[in-house]
Amino acid sequence: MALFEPVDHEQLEWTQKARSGQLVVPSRRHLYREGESSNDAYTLFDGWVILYRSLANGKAQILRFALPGDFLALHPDQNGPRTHSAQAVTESVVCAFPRTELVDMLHNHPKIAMRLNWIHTRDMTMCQEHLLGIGRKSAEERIAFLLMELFHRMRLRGRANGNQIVFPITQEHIADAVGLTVVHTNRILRQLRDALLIDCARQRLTILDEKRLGEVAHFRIDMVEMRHLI
Amino acid sequence: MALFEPVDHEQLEWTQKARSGQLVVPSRRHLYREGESSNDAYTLFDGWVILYRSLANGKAQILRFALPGDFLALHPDQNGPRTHSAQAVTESVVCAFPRTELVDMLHNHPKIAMRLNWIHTRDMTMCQEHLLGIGRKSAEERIAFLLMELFHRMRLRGRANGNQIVFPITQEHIADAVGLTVVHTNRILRQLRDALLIDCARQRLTILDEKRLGEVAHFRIDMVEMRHLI
DNA sequence: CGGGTATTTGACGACTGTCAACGCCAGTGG
DNA sequence: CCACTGGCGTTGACAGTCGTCAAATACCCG
Repeated sequence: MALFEPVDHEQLEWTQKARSGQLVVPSRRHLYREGESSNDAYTLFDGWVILYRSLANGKAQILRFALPGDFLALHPDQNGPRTHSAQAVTESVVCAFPRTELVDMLHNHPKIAMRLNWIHTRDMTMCQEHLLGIGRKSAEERIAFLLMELFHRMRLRGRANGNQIVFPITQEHIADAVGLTVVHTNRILRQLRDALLIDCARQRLTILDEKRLGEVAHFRIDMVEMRHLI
Repeated sequence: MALFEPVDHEQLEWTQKARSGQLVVPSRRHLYREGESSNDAYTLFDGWVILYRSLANGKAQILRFALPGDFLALHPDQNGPRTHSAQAVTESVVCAFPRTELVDMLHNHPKIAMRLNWIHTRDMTMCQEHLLGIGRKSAEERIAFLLMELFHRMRLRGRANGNQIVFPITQEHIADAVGLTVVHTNRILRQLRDALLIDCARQRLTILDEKRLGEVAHFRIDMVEMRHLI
């Protein structure tokens, strides 16, 4: 998750130095937008941030929900244009550091290079899982899967309260993530609630029947575990 | 594209050593399958290879068409299970090398580490573009975009003959890549042919009207160029 | 309490999927 | 040389998931 966790002390100190500081991003504020030139990368310390791309006609596709500990803004070229936008859903705290430092780190700290490599491949696998879902699953499967995924990612961060998590995103966010309209997303959510699989209200999501929800979603927990426990 | 191109001589020699050899993969043969343990990574020298994931119900989603020069099999964990399958569409030539060597390279050759980092972010951007397409574009846009993308990727490899490329994939491949059924893919292709935008027959794709096809696809060439010209 | 945002529903339409059949073409074997 | 066969491409009719439009309701924050 975090890029700078299990490295030796000298490296850790070094990375501290590289950090150009923490940054509080208010809800709804953009951290960066597609097309801007990209000077910094970020670690998300607290909050929910959506990474998305949008089309000329206004439609948007959420690429990823970034949760605390996640790493943002790894664009192809340093100072090249950002390839997607990042917007805070809740007030968020990020730690920014210049991308030039990243280059230095790759040079001088092979362990960080390896760790970054691992993060990349893991993110790629998640993106591909997402692709599979949008391309080949039904609306119900996609939404159930997303809920399961978010629940477990929060739980792995120690941020679940039993079978409940704080859930600050709107149905429009869900719709934009799974490639459906808000209206249809709403219908599916109602369906899942009527079936007593979930309950969501006032910024909270409760998984009422994890087993059945997992079946609906064709969710395999080992995928999430694999990805997040080093 | 290729991982080992613009590095200095010493490093290049070293990578030669690391290669455990070339490998000819017959058409339709799998290079590896999802779930197998992953010992090697590959560079594709010649041929078309599809990377895909599939569901229990048999539906498949093509994640990427790998073209000559592309790099395959960068899975999260060395010796961990492969997260997708790779199958040769045409007879293909790949160069395999053990993933342990990759780890060594990250340690000892920072330029390769940086290059690998760049490849990862670029692949990620392509995957996200793909996600945007499947999630938010119409059938016609998706297919037109795919054709444009494949044409330009081939052209950048010097493998286009004017406005024509060899095109060894079936309509089922296209369908599995853009998240549609074969039947509907066929209808859209016919529509594009009737509009005299493309012509495809016998393993060849011809772009008859690149400008209009690009408009239908909302295709921006700078995306492809950015990705492939270092 | 008021105004804006988010959720919810219904009716309707359309894009895409399903089912089924046929044609085309290349390779194979008699 | 010509049937035979299997894979792929092509079409039509029909069904269904999902999108669009519109309006009402609920919720949050100042």
